[in-house]
Amino acid sequence: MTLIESTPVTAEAEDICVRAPSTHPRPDGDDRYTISEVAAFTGLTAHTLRWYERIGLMPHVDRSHTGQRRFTNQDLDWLALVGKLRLTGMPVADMVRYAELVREGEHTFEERQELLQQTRRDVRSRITELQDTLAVLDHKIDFYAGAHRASERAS
Amino acid sequence: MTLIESTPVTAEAEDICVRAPSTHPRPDGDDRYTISEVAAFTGLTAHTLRWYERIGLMPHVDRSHTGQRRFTNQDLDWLALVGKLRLTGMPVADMVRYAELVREGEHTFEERQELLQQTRRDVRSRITELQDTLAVLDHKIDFYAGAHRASERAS
DNA sequence: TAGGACCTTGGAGTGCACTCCAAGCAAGGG
DNA sequence: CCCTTGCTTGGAGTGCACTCCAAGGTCCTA
Repeated sequence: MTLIESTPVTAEAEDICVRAPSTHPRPDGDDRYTISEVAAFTGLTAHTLRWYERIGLMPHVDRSHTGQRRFTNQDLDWLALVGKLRLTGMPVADMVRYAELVREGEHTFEERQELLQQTRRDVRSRITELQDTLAVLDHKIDFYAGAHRASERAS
Repeated sequence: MTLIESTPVTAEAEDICVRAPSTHPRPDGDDRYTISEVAAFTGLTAHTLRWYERIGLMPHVDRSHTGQRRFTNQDLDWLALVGKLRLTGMPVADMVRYAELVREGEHTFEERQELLQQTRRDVRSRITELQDTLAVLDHKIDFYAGAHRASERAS
């Protein structure tokens, strides 16, 4: 299977996942996780996973014949991406917006790219802010270290 | 006035301020700012400034003869530090703890230093997280860019 | 000395992101 | 069959960090 003439399968997967070195708890094919398994893998609570689904932050999650959620590896990948976006401080509403764009299909590629580029700019300036703050912290820590040495000399 | 035998004045100032290149709106001596001036300088609202004082995040703020707040350059410096700490995501309760230590005097230098060192560690790992996230964002942005080029070739 | 902008307080309200609850259904072991 | 554990739902509750309100006092300029 080559990827020369078009990229439909790759695109579908890429829509959703982070394309990490595929380190899933179970191989594709018998990837049907219960909510508590996913909670254990992701560090989110079952409450939060249900809430994510309710607000539209998850693609529709598969159900067992009795109505219980069965998450897939793709769901795990999506949650990994959501986790990354959450780390950036992106509001949940914006993540929902991104999820909507994914659901709407490939014609939203451009808007998705723009959203991620904006996020990227936000993350970069956040990093700069934190580095500035680090300098202030270092300065004050040095001051306390100096004061400590001075009081030792005095005694 | 030399600083050889001890460091009381410097220490007092350093307790509070960020020791920036002293770029205050007014020179020391006639630094008596109203709450709305401070709001304008810091970007905080007057509400927030009053709230900071109520919860103990400000050293006692001076008052005019009629009871209105008059902030000093030192207050501005303290607010600059608080602003930096806030950027790190430090909870307000922890900042209040730090403010208490400052009020308690020099015998808390060590605990203050530890608190800042912990914060520093937090900031460093936060920066690392954000850099990882940046890599993920770049990867996905590249994907969308590639898809865009592919669709142009196809048309 | 009048008017408008600004200040004061305690307490209540807001928005976000969860977090939990009650009541009930379902699956597996002894 | 019972018991425990886990899952379901809508809706209510929590904690944080503000944010605003009402009612009244103050400051400045004309």
